[in-house]
Amino acid sequence: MIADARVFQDTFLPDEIVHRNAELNRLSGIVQPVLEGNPAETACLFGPTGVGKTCCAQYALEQLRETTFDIETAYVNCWHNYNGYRVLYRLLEELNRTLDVHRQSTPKDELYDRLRQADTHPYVVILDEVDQLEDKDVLYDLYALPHVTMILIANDEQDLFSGLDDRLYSRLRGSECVKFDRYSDDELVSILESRVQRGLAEGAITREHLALIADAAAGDARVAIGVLRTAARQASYDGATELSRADIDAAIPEARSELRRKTLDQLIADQQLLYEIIDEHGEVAPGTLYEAYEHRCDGPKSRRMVRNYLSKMEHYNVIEADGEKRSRVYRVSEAAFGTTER
DNA sequence: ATTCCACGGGAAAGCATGGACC
DNA sequence: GGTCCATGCTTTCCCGTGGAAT
Repeated sequence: MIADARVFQDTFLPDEIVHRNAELNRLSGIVQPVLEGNPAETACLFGPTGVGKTCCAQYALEQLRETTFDIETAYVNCWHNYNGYRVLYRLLEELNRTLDVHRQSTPKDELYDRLRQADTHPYVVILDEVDQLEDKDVLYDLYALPHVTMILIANDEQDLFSGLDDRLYSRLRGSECVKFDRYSDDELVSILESRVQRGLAEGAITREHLALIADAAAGDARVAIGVLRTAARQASYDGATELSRADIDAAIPEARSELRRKTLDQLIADQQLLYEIIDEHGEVAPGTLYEAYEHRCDGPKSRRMVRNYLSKMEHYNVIEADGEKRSRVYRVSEAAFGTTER
């Protein structure tokens, strides 16, 4: 029943972008000057998860590469590369300039110098989830390189700009912003249809069932495709030739928990334990939380370190903190896993 | 109204790591 | 092998804050 499983992967880049023509044209226009050897404005893409920001950015770079050889591009996810050093390292890595750079023993300045010297071609870089970056100063450094063009991706404009110091803010304020809205159900259905066409055998799923998935996904294409993938996988295990209503009904919560698990897997053990405790309590005060953590942990970290973990988890939208100082409570964030929408 | 103190978060110091250099 | 050095992670110290206790 599955003709091509790749089209259901999160990393899959389709040949054609559906329902994002306006945004894509806008973005292509912003980076266009690069083709004439001129510096382009920094582009900022904003919008909730699963609305095609990353997809459009990568597609736009793909288009550039089709036009000319004389351009370098890179994709950096700032969730994984969360400080200036790692971002610079990744950018050099994409240029194959890290041969004699040894991790941790080469100062950041030298990485930056190398990047500055690598200016034979324009370098267009995507910095995804840029709000996860700890020290935003690296954006300022990159901004100062005339051959580097940045495409910044973040969920929320306020979130990104509020954490910046003045000099960076004044520069990025002038950048070109492209906002992405949630997909409508109809748009989601046609996105799914284009994947189904390539990924599943003819007649494996009806349009009604796709509408069901779209409805459950609440405008998030990543969730929608995840549900489709989960349902198709199950139906395929069962040896069925088409997806049943039951497959889809089961896939909706399962895809959600898969998403949750993937997010939690990215946390370190201490953070996972903290999450577990918070989840069990529903709502928990900082003192109680630490005591429970201390009790259940082999080598508990200090209170201060736990505060670092918690604020990072809050930043990741895995947990929420409500209230200030002594009246603060922590709870798990449902919004991050698409359960509170609608 | 005043004091108390749990909390968050900044700064600095300590520790571990791993390559460079001798 | 030993020493040096930069970095990331962790702890220690500290201070301002605002809700709770008095």
